[in-house]
Amino acid sequence: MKLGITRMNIRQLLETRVEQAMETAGAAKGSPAVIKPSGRPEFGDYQANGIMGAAKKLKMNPRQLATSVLEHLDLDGIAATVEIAGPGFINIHLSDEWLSTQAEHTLKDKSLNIESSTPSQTIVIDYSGPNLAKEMHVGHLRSTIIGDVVTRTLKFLGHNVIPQNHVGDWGTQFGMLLAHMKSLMDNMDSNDELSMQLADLESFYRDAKNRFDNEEGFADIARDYVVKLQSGDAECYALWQQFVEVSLSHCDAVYERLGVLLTRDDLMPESAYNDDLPQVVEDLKQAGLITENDGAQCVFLEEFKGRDDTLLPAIVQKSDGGYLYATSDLAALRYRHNTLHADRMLYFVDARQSTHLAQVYAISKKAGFVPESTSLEHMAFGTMMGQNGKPFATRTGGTVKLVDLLEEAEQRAFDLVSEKNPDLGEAARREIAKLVGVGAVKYADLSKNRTSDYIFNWETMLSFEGNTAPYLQYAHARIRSIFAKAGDVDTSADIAIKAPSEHQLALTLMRFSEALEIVEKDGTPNTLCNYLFELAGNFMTFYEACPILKDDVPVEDRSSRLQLAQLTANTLKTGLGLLGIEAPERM
RNA sequence: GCGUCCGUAGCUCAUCUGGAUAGAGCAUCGGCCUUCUAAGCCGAGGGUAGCAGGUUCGAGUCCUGCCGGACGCGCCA
Repeated sequence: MKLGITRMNIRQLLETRVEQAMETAGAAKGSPAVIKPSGRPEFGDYQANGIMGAAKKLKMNPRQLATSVLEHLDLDGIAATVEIAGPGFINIHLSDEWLSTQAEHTLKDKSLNIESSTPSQTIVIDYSGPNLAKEMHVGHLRSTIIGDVVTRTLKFLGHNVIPQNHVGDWGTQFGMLLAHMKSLMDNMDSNDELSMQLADLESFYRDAKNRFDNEEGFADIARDYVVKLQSGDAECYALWQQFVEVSLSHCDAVYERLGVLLTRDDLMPESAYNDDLPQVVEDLKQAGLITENDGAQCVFLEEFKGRDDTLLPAIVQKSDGGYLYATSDLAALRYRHNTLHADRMLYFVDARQSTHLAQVYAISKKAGFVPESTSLEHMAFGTMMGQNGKPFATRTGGTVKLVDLLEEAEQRAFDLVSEKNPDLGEAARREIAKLVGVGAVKYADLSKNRTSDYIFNWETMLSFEGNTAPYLQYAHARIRSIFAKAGDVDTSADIAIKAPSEHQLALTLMRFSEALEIVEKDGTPNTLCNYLFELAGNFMTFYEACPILKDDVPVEDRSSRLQLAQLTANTLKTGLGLLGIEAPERM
């Protein structure tokens, strides 16, 4: 490590230094410094909040301890001033020179001075997982894109990430679909007609369901198909395969359009675990966890209570011998440990399944399918609601197809870019509209992390103003246009921070790794969104206050500001990339 | 009934896990384009953080009790 350069993030650096000083000053070993970005500008760039807590343990006056800590705190060359404030806060103002040096170094580093996480872990990420019986709708957006962002971010930080798309391709509802499919085929001349019917999976499902509910004898046929499918009947299996293939190609199209990384290589459908299910039940029996109840094989755990304080079962085998999703989830957990060797497993799954997942996690540990050291994390999110606060549906009671939402977003973006930038050719405007439209939709969802339910708002989703993806894309495009006009740029020029808005911008640029750290730990893309919005805002403010290419700007200011602009563009582009959002050169 | 999650500006949401005077965006109002992209910038108004207690130097954040909402609770996934 070169003198004055650190690959750690600033918060970690200050934490280390302040904790050393605290210990020297007599604080208990391991007392946290609690370094945070300062709440207000007059409190500096970072504040240490840990002195009060440490002083309390020592039964000491916090300001007195703070004074002693300051005597031992070595931030020479890093901080311009360090002061004690309030009941015992330590406020740290970073020096312009040090920030300049850090920024220069970061600009030369391809990975933006982001250090790979150590140790590098193998992390399985379970996300998207649509039910292949139906078409993907807006409700599938969260899992798919949040999982995608976390996948990208963990890879960027050097982890071995294994996405697992646990699609629902098995279960009783396929009996109904296959029965409907078979009867259509029998009454058709060509396969083309069937393809047309399957082109709209949503209505295909509705028709099948309608027959299941209303048509005499159809339900029996459907149940018969389930049995045939599970017993490996060849004709039925071929039918099933055909259906699954059509449904998967629908998914592929949506993934492609959304710009998420998932491919068929990441598929690990429910059906893949079929052969292991009897063994799962057998192993649970061996572990002494199984209780038979009304003919069903159940696992009862003390920590799960149901009605009337009775224990809540996790049923792993039905009385008719069939298996359930708890069984295949257990098989998947085991596979992810035994074969994929996961250190961490992250499940981006609807909050409604939290009890189910908690049961499955607990069982897998009790049965020894997964060791205690493996971290099993349910990254839950709330249900999408309509304007009326009830679960989301269109006026007709159906769901909004993801494809329709994206289509509308692109059209609106096209209209806007045509209005703002009429000189661009149509092809360029179409391309920009695609990036802006899909970006807006994704960002609208990614920027919220409520574990609570959230309200679907068409207008908010399609907004291009304020805290939106287009704002970030716009900031990037503005910077790119500066460079398009700047001519030759000295990429090794010094950065010399002078103005407050330059200081603020550089500081925010250096905080990129802090934002990524949180995404890594908590799986919350909104923290990265918040960071990028702040960064873009800081740039806009800087750009208004500090002209770059104007005639009266001294050459050293011009080249210094160009470096800051370049680093901002790099960070925005990289950050947006981690969000799965592209940053066009022009818009 | 039991359990989980939630309640913050008119609306949609932040608040980095207990820190100082709770912040943004939309909407409203007022400024800023003959000069680097106005999808922007600067400013104003708008709050008893559901209610009531408690814990402590300090609570939107932790604990308890109410009120309100969503979800889950034996053979669907």
